[in-house]
Amino acid sequence: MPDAIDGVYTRIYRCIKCIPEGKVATYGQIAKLIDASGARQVGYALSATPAELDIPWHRVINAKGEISQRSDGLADSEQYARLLAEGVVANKTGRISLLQYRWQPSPEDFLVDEEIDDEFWRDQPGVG
DNA sequence: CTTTTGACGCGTA
DNA sequence: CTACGCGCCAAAA
Repeated sequence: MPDAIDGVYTRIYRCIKCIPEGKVATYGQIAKLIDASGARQVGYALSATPAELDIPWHRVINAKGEISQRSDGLADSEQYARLLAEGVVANKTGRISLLQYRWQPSPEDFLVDEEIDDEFWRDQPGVG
């Protein structure tokens, strides 16, 4: 249990909080949005997600449109159940269509190479 | 200080 | 479609 939530993980958590209901994002997408070191770091952050933070972790899937399996094996059904409740449905192949459900955070106003300023976060719901 | 541990992405064959 | 390799790094022990 981490008693302090600081550093890169905080940015990851903030970014995931911005994912709207009914949309999903990939690990690599989150990583690029916040200029993290890579998609892995996003996964590592999610593995250490504190329960007290209300983070929609279920909206983060891998680049294949599938739900990544956790070490304890708990959340694969849990995650998909949460997505179903938001209207995110997998196709025949058991994968989620990224073309249909991928979250696109105003690509015109958002520059990946620059730091995320407060303006970006101010426009997003659920971010304090 | 060092070592271990991971919810990944992408190119290539 | 599968398999493999490499890149990448924070946090906890």
